[in-house]
Amino acid sequence: MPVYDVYAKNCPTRMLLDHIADKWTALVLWKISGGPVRFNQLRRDVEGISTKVLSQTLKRLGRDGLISREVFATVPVTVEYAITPLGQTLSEKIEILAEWAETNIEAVLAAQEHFDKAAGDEMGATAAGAANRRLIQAAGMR
Amino acid sequence: MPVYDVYAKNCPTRMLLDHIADKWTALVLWKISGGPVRFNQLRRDVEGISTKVLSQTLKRLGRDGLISREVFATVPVTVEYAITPLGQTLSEKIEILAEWAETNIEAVLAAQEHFDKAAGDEMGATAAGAANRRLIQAAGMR
DNA sequence: CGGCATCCTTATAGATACTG
DNA sequence: CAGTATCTATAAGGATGCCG
Repeated sequence: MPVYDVYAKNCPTRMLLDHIADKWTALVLWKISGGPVRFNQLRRDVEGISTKVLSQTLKRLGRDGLISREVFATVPVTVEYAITPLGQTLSEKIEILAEWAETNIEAVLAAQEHFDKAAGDEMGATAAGAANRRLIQAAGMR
Repeated sequence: MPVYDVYAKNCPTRMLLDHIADKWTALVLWKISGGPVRFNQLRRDVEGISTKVLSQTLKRLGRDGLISREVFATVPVTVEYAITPLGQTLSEKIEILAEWAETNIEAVLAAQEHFDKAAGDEMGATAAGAANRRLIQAAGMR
């Protein structure tokens, strides 16, 4: 068994992390983990996703064994996506991330405000210079 | 306190999730959480990242209050990036994700193989099949 | 309804060169 | 060393239309 290292460019774990650390993938998988969902339902629920991107995302998730796809012979046809046991274990980790986001959003927004204010204070108005100052100011964070 | 919903397009939590669910951000933050690191050290450690992307990522992390930046007046100058308490809480969640990846990579690779075999059987050499095969090969570790 | 195909517009990444 | 600036290649994303 090879030694896996997410920092190694060609390591499968790195690629897997790249997959799941995708803005759409996380949202879609998490939504499906809440119970079987149909395509257009997902499209409505995950705001801003296009049919194309949703389709691609579902394919990748299915291919990775994280979700299943069941077709019902209704008219018109109905397709349900459901979480697999493997996918369930991942969605739990993603939920932790989402919870972190909800819990700490205030702190992050406050940091951004502080950061932007500090950058604006000692700055003229050139965009190029702004980028420079911003970095310098980052030192005083926290 | 507003009601946050990561599925809502304009919700701050959704934006935050989009930030941290970035392939480079997660890796960089996690690496920094291991102890203060210098710019070029990060560049070497996180394989495949360019100076430009690393620079952007560090800026964003600093702005979000997740990392700090300290400049030492050595010759040549030395800059150290360190995790903040807030960033530390996030990196712990990211670590959980990374651990999941390492733990379940075998299962995912197996699922992919099964998937591609089934798909290959019925689609021969279509573009979709080719794309799948490409991914699988890319994931192959030496 | 559940998609895929197509076209087209942006982001984003990578490579390279250069500076304090 | 620690970045910035710029240009280019490529991919991601959005809009639309069609079909089983």
